[in-house]
Amino acid sequence: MATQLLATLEERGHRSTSPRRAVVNAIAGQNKHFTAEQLRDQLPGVGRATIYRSLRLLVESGVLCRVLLEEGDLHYQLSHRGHHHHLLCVECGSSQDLLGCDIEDLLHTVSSAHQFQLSGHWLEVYGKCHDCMDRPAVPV
Amino acid sequence: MATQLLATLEERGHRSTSPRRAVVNAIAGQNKHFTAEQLRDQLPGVGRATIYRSLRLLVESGVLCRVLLEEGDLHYQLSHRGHHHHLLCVECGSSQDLLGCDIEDLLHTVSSAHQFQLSGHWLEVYGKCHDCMDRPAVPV
DNA sequence: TCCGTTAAAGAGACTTGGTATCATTAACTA
DNA sequence: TAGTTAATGATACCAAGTCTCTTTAACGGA
Repeated sequence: MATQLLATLEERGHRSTSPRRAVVNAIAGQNKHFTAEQLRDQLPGVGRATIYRSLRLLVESGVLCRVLLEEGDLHYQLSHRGHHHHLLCVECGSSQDLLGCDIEDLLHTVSSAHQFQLSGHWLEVYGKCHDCMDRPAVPV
Repeated sequence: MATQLLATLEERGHRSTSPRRAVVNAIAGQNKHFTAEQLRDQLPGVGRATIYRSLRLLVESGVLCRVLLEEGDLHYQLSHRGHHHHLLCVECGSSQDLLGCDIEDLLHTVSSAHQFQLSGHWLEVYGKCHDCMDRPAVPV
């Protein structure tokens, strides 16, 4: 996984440096969405600017995407390339990708009814994943 | 409009103070989504904290809602109460509300296919409004 | 219509999340 | 293996928003 990410960066002409490898490894080991600050805690040896720069690079390369939490916070997570959406579990923070975005058609219909020329959309879906449905709510 | 907003606040037990009236008036005069800072520029006489407090109050009261721009910035705008989405014009910044959220059904189907128990979603739609379709793109 | 209670305001320090600058370091390539 | 240049890290800066605390003023009751 980490190797794949690095390869993507190299394809785009970016050097494989050791701080960058550290960031990419940390990201590859992440099983849910995360923030830049969480990454910073895991990588005390890597400069703050480097972490933000790497994140931006990975987002631009399409291997990392931003997810919007219900409260409006932006997190990051590994991404399928191309257009997709997330099923975000509000209990455990895990997320599943929703490939094949079927809502396009619906949106086109609705938009033209409003004389609106559709160019893009952002959708996040919140709920409980299979594992958390079976489990009683975690006490806070 | 402004009077309605104030009435809503009073119903909820909040006092009608003059800074608050100023904020509410400024919001009522807004024809597109806006940021807290834009409001601040319009209301140099009102303290920063007061503006943020008023915005929060109005969001909690459901008369103001947050909209997410394509780049990830959060803006505010007057809201129909209840669940709805926005058609946001990327040219002029205007927005239309999309009442009757037909995507619910679709999301339910997709979610259960993923063994996911839906609890909410966030959708923003971007494009060009009717007026901007007729107009050539505004040079930046 | 005045008074007391208490919500709200304002000033400004602080926090969070991120960017810009710039001298130094280390990847790559000729 | 040396030179070029991208990348790093330290740090200053910035933007958006919250917290604290003292002062002000709404407004309900006498």
